[in-house]
Amino acid sequence: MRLTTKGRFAVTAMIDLGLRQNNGPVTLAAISQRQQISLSYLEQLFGKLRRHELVESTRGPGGGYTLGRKASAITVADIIVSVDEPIDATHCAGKENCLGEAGRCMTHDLWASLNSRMVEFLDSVSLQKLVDDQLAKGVVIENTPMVKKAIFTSPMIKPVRVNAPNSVFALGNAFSKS
Amino acid sequence: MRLTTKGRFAVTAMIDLGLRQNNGPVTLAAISQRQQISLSYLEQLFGKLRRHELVESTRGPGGGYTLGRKASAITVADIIVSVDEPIDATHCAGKENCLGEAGRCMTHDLWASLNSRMVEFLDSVSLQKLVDDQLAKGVVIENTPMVKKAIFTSPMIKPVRVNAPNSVFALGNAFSKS
DNA sequence: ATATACTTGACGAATTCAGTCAGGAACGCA
DNA sequence: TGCGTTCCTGACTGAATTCGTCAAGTATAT
Repeated sequence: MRLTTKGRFAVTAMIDLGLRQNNGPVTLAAISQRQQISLSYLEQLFGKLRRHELVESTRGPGGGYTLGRKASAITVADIIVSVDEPIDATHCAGKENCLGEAGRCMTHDLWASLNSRMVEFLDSVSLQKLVDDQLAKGVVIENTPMVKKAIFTSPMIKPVRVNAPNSVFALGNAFSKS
Repeated sequence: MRLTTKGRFAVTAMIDLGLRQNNGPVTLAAISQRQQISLSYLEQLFGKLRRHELVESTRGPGGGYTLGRKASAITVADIIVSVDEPIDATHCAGKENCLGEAGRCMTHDLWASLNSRMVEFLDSVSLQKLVDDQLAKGVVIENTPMVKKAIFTSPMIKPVRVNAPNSVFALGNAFSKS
């Protein structure tokens, strides 16, 4: 279980998707606009989510992404694992690396416990719950109109390939002090 | 709350210290040998631990480090926070950064919850417990004799400033899959 | 056809981490 | 006093990781 901004962005995007799952496929461009995440980055993220069957894609006009299964059957842990693929055999587990002269890996059990607590927690939160929380907060789901045929002729802002500003989340690596 | 190898090394070293707290000060050189952590790195770590009053130091010959208070009054969280000092105001907390058009920081509560679960857990484990676990495992506490006056004349291994081999723990960044 | 939208993979800049090094300061002992 | 031991500090570097971009596709609907 690793925790990076990738995971956070992915969860955010999935909530956005969950909020709109009734109105047909949602395009990444729309999510990009609403959540201020660079389109290119979303593409990368959703590639992984798709491979893990958490979302399904529909190509062509009117296409976009849909949840791969019911929001209640998707957990936060699912999302994070999909996106932050775990490096295998990290920290002492498999290898016999962790033996000092004072016994093997004195802290192994500790980290293992912590890890399982985290997974346990993240696995207990479903996407549906997060979506409900948002609805309870009174989020307005406007079907962001997404300029269809240009009405303005002038500087015409293309919503595609936005050179997004730097990440809104200033998150170094894992978590900061509570 | 951040989790890096620094934290892991620190906890390991503190256990080593805890196991020997009755025999007077323990030198970093000794810990370095037993736990295979480079001396330079330990110095860096213990500087922080000392500033946070988790350990006390005694200089000069016969000197070394001692626990700053009872092992039962030191928690794992204490150690980690001392060493991996939290960057202030990270992830959305203080700043109003986290507001997309769909409400502010849809995932804020989630990460905050996770974080407090982690802190809660790490705060529930005392150094004393970790020490007891080791004792239960039957760890032998030899007062590592630490070559006093050189008996061998030949290649004389100086235990100081060892160019330690790479970290024994192959830990990328935070935690791997369970 | 053509515009829309997804797909893939390589790439790069910036940050961060792990670990080192070198020089100092305090202390005990002879 | 002088010497060795031990802690103490801060600057430095090399490597890894991450975030995010770019560019060139492929599939689909109209």
